[in-house]
Amino acid sequence: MNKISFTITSVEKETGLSKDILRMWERRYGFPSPGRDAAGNRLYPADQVERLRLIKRLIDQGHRPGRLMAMSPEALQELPVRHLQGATAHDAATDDAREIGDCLALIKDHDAAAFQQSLQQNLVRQGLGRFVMDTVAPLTRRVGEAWEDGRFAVFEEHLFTELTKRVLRQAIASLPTATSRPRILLTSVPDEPHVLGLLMVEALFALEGAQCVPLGPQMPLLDIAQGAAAHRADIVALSFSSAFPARRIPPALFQLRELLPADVALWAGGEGMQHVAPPDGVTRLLSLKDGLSALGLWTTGDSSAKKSPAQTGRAT
Amino acid sequence: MNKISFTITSVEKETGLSKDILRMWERRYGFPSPGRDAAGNRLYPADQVERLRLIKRLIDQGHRPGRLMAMSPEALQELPVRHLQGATAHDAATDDAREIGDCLALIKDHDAAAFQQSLQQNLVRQGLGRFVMDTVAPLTRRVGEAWEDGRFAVFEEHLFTELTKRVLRQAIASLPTATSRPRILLTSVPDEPHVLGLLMVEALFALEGAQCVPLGPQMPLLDIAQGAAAHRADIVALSFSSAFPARRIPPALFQLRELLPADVALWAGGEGMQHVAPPDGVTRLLSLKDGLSALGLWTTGDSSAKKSPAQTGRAT
DNA sequence: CCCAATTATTGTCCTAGACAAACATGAACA
DNA sequence: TGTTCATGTTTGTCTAGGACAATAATTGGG
Repeated sequence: MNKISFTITSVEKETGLSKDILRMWERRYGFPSPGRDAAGNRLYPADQVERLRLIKRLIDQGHRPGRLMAMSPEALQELPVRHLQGATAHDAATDDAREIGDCLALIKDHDAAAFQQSLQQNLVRQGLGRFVMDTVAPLTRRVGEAWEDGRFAVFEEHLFTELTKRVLRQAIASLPTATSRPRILLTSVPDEPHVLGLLMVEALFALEGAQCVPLGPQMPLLDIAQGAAAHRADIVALSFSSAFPARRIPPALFQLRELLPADVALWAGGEGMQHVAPPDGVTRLLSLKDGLSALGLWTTGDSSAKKSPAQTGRAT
Repeated sequence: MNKISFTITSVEKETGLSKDILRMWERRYGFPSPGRDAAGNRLYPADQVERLRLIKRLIDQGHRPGRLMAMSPEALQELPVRHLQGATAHDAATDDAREIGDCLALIKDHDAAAFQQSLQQNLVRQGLGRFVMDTVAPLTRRVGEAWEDGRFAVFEEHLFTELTKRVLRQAIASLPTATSRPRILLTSVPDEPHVLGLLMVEALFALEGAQCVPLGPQMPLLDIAQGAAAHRADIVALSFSSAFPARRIPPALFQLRELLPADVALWAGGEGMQHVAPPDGVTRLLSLKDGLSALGLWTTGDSSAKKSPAQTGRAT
């Protein structure tokens, strides 16, 4: 028999649960109950790591740790899927919805080539703008839900993300290079690795002729500020996925707002911004359309408009 | 005056130094010396965070923490650049070397469009294979060095990576879709976000007609194993950059080797593998060429060859 | 039946000590 | 003079349990 075991650092990486939490759960609930090596360090058997991964997912769905720890592994499996407040209100039953279901099935079958081809077809059929709004956005949402429900594994979500990124990037690259204002710096904060949202707005902004500087995800705040200065950016646009803990968003935005010069606008969008109030001086983009109208406002109203578009926190 | 300050979690994200290390340095060396909020939690002023970022870079260059902590901020700035064992032996003075220097300058000028165009030109001129070997690989190495020397900021490295990724992915997408063996799963372990190396081998492997499944970086080991099974992969290929701590590579490879079925080959390459001995059953790819010959061996020798190519650890 | 005050739960931070691995230093030797 | 080995120092990571504030659940009053 294989007695594969993980150190506490590995378990942190495999599950996304911090060392502090792992030790505290052990202390308070008696689970996990790792063995020890010669030096007294924890060694987690593989099955406990799997159980922790499941528990993590259930917690993200809204279950409470205390209950979950007391339950047997079998009982955990049978727990009903529990949705968060975010209504799963699909405007389904349209033609698009069927297409999207088909795409999901292709990922589930691990048929990378067919999936990519299907995306490409949709792109050509709909054009980049509608492709982003009507195909990529709903697909991304559905994949997120499927992951929360445990119907998608991590590697399936990664594959979907990777392939979709490729199609979007290719489409963006084929657009003419813009040289006009505004110059928009696109990135995400540390601990936010999801990047599809950024690519979607980049596509839409680029279509409108804005000059986008894609910095990739996970930029330290100090580097975002440095980058904004170096590129003489007019706008810094951030994306927060629904997986990003909501309570950490406002402090992060506030801090970045302080680090940026006052004449650089700060826009924040993505699923994670849905139920969060933006701090003063930060514009919240509730949807992709919102992003487009904010961009419209910027180009028409220019500098004066920067201080009071619809969703911006009261300017001081 | 702005008295921006960071919590210990923010500093961890901004600098890449763990909370444990930050507290231990404070205890042992008296630096950093954060203030405290009402609850007694640490609050780091912005200038200390900057100093910590500098110290982190110098440590990665081979300096020792104890010395650095005792030095004044000014003295730190003037510290000479110190290179690791990895010889900076450029086969410079060739035509290519000049081209590469030009590309670097474009990034330094933050001229994204010109950089991307320059890459694209090189791609067309050289063809994908030579483009990867003679342009992307040396460019990536030079950028890594520039970052270590502090000549490149984080946001500059990110921009370079992002733009290069786009060009490579576009090129890969234009290749015909392969359906033949081997099927190769490409990814990296948690804490290894660098992905250019993977894209380079993907391009080369795809040129040879192998079927590549790009899962993106930072896959938990359990998910790599799951993904390999689901995709019925013949080979799992990992990439380790020079930034990845060398001592953590062998245990990671060993553990993944245990998690994978014996008939799935495990290949590991990248700058980080240069000075690391691969565990039994893991093939080390010292260069991109090495990767190609390993692939050649696999396709000719097939299953029997899997157990004993040149660089593989002794099979049991 | 709904809203406010109270109580329970939970995550994060804290201090401080132990220890093993990595590194440097110097001694012994070719 | 250069090289290898042994010893001592430096450094990172783990351990333990306690404190507290923020969040969620529950109770009581209108």
